[in-house]
Amino acid sequence: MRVEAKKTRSPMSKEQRLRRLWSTVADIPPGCVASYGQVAEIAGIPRGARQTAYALRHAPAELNLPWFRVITASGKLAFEEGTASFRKQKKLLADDGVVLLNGKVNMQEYRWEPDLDELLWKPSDTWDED
DNA sequence: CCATTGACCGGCT
DNA sequence: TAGCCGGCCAATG
Repeated sequence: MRVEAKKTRSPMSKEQRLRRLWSTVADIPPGCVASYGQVAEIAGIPRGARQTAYALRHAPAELNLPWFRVITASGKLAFEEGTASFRKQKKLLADDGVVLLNGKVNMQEYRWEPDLDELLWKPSDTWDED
């Protein structure tokens, strides 16, 4: 039968999506950065860049996520330059050894490229569950 | 249910 | 290289 190449809107619950996005962000190693779209993709949510943004905006502070390692695909910070958030993120990245040149991070150099081991490691307690 | 919003993205001037 | 622009998609009003 014809298989209808329909765009599958995420079948998972909102809570589940948030947990997977948060978990993925938590896995970004120091000294690296990942784009919103990349985080979503790894979390299993294709074309979900904006969901990553939503997830970060609503992340509980106690998770202590390395939110500052998530930047736009072009290498710029998502916050408008000059804002407090922008400055905070820039500093945290600097502490990580990641610097901005001409307002952007060199993605070629700092982009996180997780290998399979890294992705499969997953403590499994940060992944779903209820 | 329709419209707007947003810590986005990629192709095309 | 830098913008502009349409597309994207869950959340909100």
